[in-house]
Amino acid sequence: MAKVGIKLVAAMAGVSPATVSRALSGKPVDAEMRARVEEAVRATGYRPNLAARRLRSRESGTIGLIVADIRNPFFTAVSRAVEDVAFAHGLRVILCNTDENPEKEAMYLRLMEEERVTGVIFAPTRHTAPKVAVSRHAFPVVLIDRSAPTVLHDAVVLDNARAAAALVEHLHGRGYRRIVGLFGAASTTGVERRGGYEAAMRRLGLVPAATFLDHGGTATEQCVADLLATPERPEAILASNGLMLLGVARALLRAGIHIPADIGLAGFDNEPWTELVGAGITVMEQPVEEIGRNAMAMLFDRGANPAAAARRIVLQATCIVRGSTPGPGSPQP
Amino acid sequence: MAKVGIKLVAAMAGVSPATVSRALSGKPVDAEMRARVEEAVRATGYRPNLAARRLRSRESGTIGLIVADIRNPFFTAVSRAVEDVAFAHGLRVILCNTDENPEKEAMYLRLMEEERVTGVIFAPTRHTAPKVAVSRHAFPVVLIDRSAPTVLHDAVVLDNARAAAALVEHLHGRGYRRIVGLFGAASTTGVERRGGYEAAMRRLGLVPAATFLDHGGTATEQCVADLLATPERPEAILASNGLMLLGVARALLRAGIHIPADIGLAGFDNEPWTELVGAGITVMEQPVEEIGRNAMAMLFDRGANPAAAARRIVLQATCIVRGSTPGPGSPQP
DNA sequence: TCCTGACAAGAAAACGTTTTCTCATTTCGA
DNA sequence: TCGAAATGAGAAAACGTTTTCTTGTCAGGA
Repeated sequence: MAKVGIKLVAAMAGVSPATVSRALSGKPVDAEMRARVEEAVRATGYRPNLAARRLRSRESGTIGLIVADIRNPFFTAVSRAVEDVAFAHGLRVILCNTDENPEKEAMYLRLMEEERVTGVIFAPTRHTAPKVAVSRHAFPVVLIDRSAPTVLHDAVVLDNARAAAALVEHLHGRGYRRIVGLFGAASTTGVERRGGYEAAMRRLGLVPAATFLDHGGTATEQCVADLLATPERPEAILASNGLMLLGVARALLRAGIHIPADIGLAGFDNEPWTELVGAGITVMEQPVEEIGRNAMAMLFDRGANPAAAARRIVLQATCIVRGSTPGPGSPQP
Repeated sequence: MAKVGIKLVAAMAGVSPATVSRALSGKPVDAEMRARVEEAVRATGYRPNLAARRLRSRESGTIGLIVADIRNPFFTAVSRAVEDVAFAHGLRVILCNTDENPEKEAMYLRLMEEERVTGVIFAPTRHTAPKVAVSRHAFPVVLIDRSAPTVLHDAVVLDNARAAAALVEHLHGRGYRRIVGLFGAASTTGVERRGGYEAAMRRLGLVPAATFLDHGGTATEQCVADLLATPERPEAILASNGLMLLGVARALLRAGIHIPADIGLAGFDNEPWTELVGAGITVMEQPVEEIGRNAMAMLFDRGANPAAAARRIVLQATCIVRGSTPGPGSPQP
């Protein structure tokens, strides 16, 4: 059985390879010839070779999605939105997990260049964010979630400072005073949220007590254990992302500390489970699908208009108040 | 600035393109020439064009991962394991979400053929599983999670019937009798778990009461609401995957039914949050990383030995008993 | 009627690599 | 010392498409 390529199809349909190509890509072709081509394609089970197509046409129809860890529910949700939009436009998505590791980031970016991708959606580590901000690539890059100020790349981010401040204000309004903040060390997001937290604390006459935590591992649980051992136990804890929030909740459980009777808890990312633990956990909800969709839209815009000035879309989080922050000394339900 | 390709590098290094190719792919090349090539690569910022490389060498270095929904934590975890192994072997991963939609499945499989992928890891819908079982492809396929019995493809699955039975036995042992099972309609997994559930129920002299639920939407919550309205409210509910378990927990919360005081709850997938709601939820834990790693290993084995008989790896789940199943009428903590 | 422009189809070039083929040089054994 | 085998490098073919270039036909205007 001869290899089935465009030439075989062409021979079978009695036309030239060029005509097959045109027929398959919807260019004007005589109706009868088109029918013959389609018949031949069906008969042979022909599948165009995307590598050859890409080589010649010089477009990959592929985008890269580079995130820290797909298991972080924030990235899971974003990636799903990205994949949906890509699918609708006939694009493939290559998924890359960096584990906040700059070397993996660099190697994946290099890979994207070799793939000649149409574009990349990228959540850089804090460590590499400044370098990324000034790095030029052969493809458009849209930064998500994390981004140093940059005039080179588009970005869609959250108003992190404001979101953190909103959470502090909520806690303050409920009567909490000793509010400890836990922030991710690996992302600019963590830094910005910490900034918002500290500013809001000071504005309200409170003393900030922020800690940066490493990504992964048991850092969060260890830190919470330490906090609980201090003489002046915090009245409330603020966790700056969904993974940390989970870690804090777990650590409190281990320590036998009850939410909200013994301590208040609030965090980021409205994951489904936050509704379920205890009387629910107060969270700032990020518009995850919107972030993904916006990022894809920016990628397309950029492709259409490479010279335009970089844009930055800043989205707002929504505060969802639940039972974990009733105020210190609230009567038990 | 001339386009930087292998020819430019070759000219700059004073060697032939073939030598550059050999030097870059680690084939034996004179040390000094190799050094010159590397220097030229550095100077030009040369990036090999993967499309051209794939076209000529006839291997894509890419695998496809086709799952129902990356937001399902089971698939999230599997995909992460898959990506890790792929990365370690220098392979790219294309991620595909089918939403249990056979048309999307078919189109993604066609896409994989066009990509000439090295292999595909695939969790087919129940509806397509029988067709998949007899479908031949140009690439090896490893089925995960779901699989009709097939002699064509390798598969790594859970011992679903046994896992469901184990859960029933646990509930029975704790004194529950009216145990309702909720199963996913879209997957063979759901069917197998239901089988295990019903067999175990009968064996123990109980009356099975199984319901198949559609994927997505609010089917789960609606169903639970209906169940609670029946005259003989179930003593315990068994949910056959993590998403359903979440739906059940949410529905119970909405209805003001307390776990475990008013009802027992157990399910599949040891997601982090299951430890946190109430006194923890009893679950069957699937070895998710192992599933991903095994699937990749089978893909490699198959590549090395295409003619070998198809294998089927059946993994066991682990029962993790928590506070949600103390037995009916247990004293409250 | 003839010329021009529009259009569709075929022929051939091009995309950027890897691989095969060929040749020259070196190495080893007899 | 000579011939054979082994080695490494260059030339050229090949991978399977799309695109450009060319040619031919047909329609419409002068």
